[in-house]
Amino acid sequence: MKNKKGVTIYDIAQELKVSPSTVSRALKDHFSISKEMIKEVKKVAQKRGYRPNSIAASLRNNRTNNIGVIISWINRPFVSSLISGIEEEANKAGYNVIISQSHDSFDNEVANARALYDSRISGLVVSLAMETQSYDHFNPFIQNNIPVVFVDRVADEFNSDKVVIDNFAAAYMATEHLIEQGCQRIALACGSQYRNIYRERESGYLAALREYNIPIKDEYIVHSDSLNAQEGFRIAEYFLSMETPPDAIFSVNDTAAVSFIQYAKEKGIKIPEELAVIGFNNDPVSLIIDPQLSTVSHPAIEMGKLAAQQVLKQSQYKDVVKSEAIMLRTELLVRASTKRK
Amino acid sequence: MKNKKGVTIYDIAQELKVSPSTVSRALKDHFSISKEMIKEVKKVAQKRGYRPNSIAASLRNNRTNNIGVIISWINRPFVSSLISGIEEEANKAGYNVIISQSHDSFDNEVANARALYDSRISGLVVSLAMETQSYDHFNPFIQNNIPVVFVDRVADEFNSDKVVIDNFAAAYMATEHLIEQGCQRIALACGSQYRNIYRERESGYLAALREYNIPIKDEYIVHSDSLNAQEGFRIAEYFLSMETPPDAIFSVNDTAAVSFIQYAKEKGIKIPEELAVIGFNNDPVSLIIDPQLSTVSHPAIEMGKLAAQQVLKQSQYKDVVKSEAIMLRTELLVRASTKRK
DNA sequence: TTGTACGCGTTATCAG
DNA sequence: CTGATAACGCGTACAA
Repeated sequence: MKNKKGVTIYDIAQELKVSPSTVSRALKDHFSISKEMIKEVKKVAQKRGYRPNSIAASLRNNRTNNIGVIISWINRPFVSSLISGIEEEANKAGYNVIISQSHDSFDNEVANARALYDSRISGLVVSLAMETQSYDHFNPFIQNNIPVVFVDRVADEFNSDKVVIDNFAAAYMATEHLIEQGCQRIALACGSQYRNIYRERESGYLAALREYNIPIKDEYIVHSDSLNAQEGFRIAEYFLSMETPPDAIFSVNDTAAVSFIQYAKEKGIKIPEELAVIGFNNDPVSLIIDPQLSTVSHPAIEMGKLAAQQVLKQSQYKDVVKSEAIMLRTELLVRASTKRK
Repeated sequence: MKNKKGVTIYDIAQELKVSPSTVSRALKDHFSISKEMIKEVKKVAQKRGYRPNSIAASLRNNRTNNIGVIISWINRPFVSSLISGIEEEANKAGYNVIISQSHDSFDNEVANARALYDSRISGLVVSLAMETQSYDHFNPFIQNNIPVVFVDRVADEFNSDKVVIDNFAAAYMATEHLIEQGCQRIALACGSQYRNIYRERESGYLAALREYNIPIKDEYIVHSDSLNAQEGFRIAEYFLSMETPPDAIFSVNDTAAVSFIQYAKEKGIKIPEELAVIGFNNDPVSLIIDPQLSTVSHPAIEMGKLAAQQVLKQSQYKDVVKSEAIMLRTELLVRASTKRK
């Protein structure tokens, strides 16, 4: 009794001796259909196990119920939480979420964007790859009124919605905190300057040093394209084998910060007395490392939700080009790795 | 000059004064089309910026280029790595990946399955929710020849492809290792018995104890529906405030194991001398906690790749119902948290 | 080797 | 309030 070909609105129409249009409208509670008809249609639909064919609807409307997401690496706490937020909001509105990883490569990002475009997503959420410097691959979306919302790693040069945190303020706070703990030689482990988040954090760091009249030393600033654990150890080695090593390090992510602590512990360097370390993101590891890592909160789930909301909102108003930038607050989380006093 | 309505095969056909079907065929290198024609068509397609409308194709073929994934929580290292593997394999084959989280709730899982079914995915990868005991929500897929592949948390009762590890053997190894370290009172922190992975790990644990003639004590076995950090602390408190506390704990995940270590350290209990702790999964935290956590490797990316491959393979052979079970090897990773000798 | 014609399931438009 | 019809873009059986 299982219909190889699923039940369509035609089948229901036939059974009720009405037209398919009536069924179509009844199923979406169209105001022009009588209450009784709606009830009848839905009853039969239920009975026959009707499931709407969203592909057909998509073809007709030229848009799917899918939201695309391009992120760097899904297996990072910040990123997976971001996706979680996006998914929650999207599902609530009846949308599915298609994810794709750029692995921080520009070419991948371009390929992903194209694949998502081809699949007719009705909106896109992007956190840019480290390498990305050109944004042409997002033009097809804009030209076809498909909303593009950037999250966290955004493109200043590209006019579209953005959801970010105040990286400058956060970095300023973090650096100021180190200064208040009495640190004088504060190093910075930073990321690619192509990305706003790292540029802004560096600016915040520099501004704090200037504000407190602490000399800025180039050798205390390191840029890395991938602040992973391995790189973290490499940078730690560099800093801690200097003639005058820093007495504090501000790392723009927790992964590297944790490596700094591990390296220092290995070398018998006391934290935070001899070396204070502060990270960024509030990853789970920041509470596992001993001493616990001071860091800056990064409201991933909230950012994901807001990004999804923006996408959904924008996809309502066609032809309206008003781009919005949402900036969330972050918090300084002071823990043992910097608490000197 | 931008076409509001994208370029279609009709536009190309018109420009070349051939029929749409020729274009359609040429674009997929159909053998019946001449080399020159293929070249010409592709040239024009390129020039006009033609992008195939996969929705239209999907409607025709009644299947999309999307693979659905249902997992518990995306922001867990094992899960996000799993997705990463799925995504990589899927993309390679020109498929996109739609993810949805069950948050370990049965109702969510059912809703997600339905949403994915409605969106006409061409295959599904599932890691079951903790709560799930009935599998009827996967029947629509089977009935319509949409392959369903279970990963890690599988349904023994449901006939379909599976990708798993040898949980029994892994747990046996882990327990045996504790015994070899001289532990005599080995506790188990386990998960929901609805899920194969926890049942099997418990069996492995019990088998090892029996093999070595160590008495099995019920009070040394705890089951929790969500082995998160908070639960971990609760369980640690329970174990370590017993009259005769265990001298070792085997935790079926690293999250709880890490909490055990943290709790024990707080209480001044020496690890591994007074309490040996071993986890499961090889999460990043296992290398961050001090002492580093012994654990069992869990090849997440590999499992994801294999699951995706199974889905893709199955979606080729319609009407062939041959379900396969793939079992991957795991490794015991001995670290400081258990190394007594 | 190429063309014609129809159908996939839905929905918007227009007519009643 | 309801119905008929045309489209959305592509793929394919059938015809030439």
